[in-house]
Amino acid sequence: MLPAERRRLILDAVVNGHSAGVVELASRFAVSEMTVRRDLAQLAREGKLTRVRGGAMRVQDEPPFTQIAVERLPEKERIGRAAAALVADGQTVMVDVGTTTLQLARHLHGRRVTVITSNLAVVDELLPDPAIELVVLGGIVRRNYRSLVGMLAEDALRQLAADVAFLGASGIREDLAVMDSTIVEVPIKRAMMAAAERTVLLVDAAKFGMRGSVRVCGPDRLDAVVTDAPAAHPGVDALVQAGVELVHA
Amino acid sequence: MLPAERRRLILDAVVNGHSAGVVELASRFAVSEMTVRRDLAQLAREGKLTRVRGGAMRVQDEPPFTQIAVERLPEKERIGRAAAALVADGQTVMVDVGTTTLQLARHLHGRRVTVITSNLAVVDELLPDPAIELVVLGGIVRRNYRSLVGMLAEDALRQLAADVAFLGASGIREDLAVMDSTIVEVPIKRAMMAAAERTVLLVDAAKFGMRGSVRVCGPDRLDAVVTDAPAAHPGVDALVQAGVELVHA
DNA sequence: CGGCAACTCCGAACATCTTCGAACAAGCCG
DNA sequence: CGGCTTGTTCGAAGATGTTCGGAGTTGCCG
Repeated sequence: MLPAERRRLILDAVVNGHSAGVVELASRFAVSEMTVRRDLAQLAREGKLTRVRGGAMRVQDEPPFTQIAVERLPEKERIGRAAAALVADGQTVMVDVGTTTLQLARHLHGRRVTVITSNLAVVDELLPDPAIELVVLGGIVRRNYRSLVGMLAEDALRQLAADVAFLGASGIREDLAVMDSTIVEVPIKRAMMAAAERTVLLVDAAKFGMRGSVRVCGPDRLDAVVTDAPAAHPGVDALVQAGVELVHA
Repeated sequence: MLPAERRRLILDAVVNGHSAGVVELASRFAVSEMTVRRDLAQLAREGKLTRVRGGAMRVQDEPPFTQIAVERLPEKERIGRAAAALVADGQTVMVDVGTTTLQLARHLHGRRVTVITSNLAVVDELLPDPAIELVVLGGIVRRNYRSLVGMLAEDALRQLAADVAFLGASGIREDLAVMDSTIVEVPIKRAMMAAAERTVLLVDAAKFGMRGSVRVCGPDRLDAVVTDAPAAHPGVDALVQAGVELVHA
């Protein structure tokens, strides 16, 4: 059996059966557990299933509404702080959807800046802060991500300009393309890049090697990257080679 | 069974109220009580349930943002309820800024409707509700009123349509003109009226005789008024004479 | 009502088993 | 041969069960 065919059957088994164990799959397809793990890792990278210990589960569309549990919060907090340091008083910044960018917003408290965002968590965070001019893009509410998407948001961005756009991402592909997992968010990200003088990407070290299903842009569209990954990291080094300014958090 | 799958089932059981005891769950999934405790602890850390002695409970979202000082809240609550009764399932409604209109939003919970609003308190209220399609107008945030105003909101309204617009007001002048106190909100109200099939005004009895500084529109632009003022009230009677439908809360 | 004992429940700590992924070696095929 | 896939090994990390001291709850008695 061809590897690609086996991977497709594994994906079917996981999706239809609700879950499947590594041992069970290895036995079913008569391959080693290591091979199943590699298949599952690849399918997980492609966002087609969710890897869990012992096997895999179908990708779940229910990120808990209360985003209380943020993964890798310490790293994201440091990245947010470093990104906030790039903003000068009086500037206008665009803040993308995501938990990393939310950390950026938390570090803008008390700063005299204008924030443009479709991130409802950022709105809640900065609403009490009288120093900050807050502009909300319109759009349809996506509950799972607390974001606004759609035509209204894109139209609004066409009428706005900013000094810098801070974007998040699902992952950085090996060819340094910025990837996202949700297709409706991509036009917003692209519109933000077009409306801002500079584009700064916020990614924690785990994002290198991860990937989403949609390509947002190539590294040439980025002006800077804020990350906690060491400069020696091959992905980071490649970005620097591509001319992207590196800010270490 | 995979650990992740078990945790998922435990969460379902707790949320649906089938069972919540540690001993019972341990027996159901054939694991030790310690393992159930660890699962519950993890789910509690993630904010998905509330740990209690002997088991777990579904997380109850407290009403955090009860507007600390809403004047005439009982009247507004009744007006909101009566206004919500005017909405049919599947309809699209626009909800204006204000505390009375917020009460309307509270009575839309669980209804299968589309809500278009620039009222951030309404967004917070309806965000957790999966039945409701929520559309946010863009704009600049006005902190004092938790609202969005400006060009972006007006542009967005020009691209939208609704079955009914629910408006608030600062007062009803003696000549029955609808008055507002903040000039930046008036273009939004007018745009909502233009974009909706019907316009319904929500005013408590105290609004008759009060006035704002800006005239929004005359009574001819109103299709209905929801109020707690008695029909014998001279202002209400005059509205009826002017051809406005009266809904008594 | 206050105090006390019995019971239950909790979570830390430890030992054991399972699972994971990196690294290397072997096999396959153009 | 060189690239790709697969299998094996192995140390690290995760998951589970058991034990045990301590905290919370209940109920009884004075």
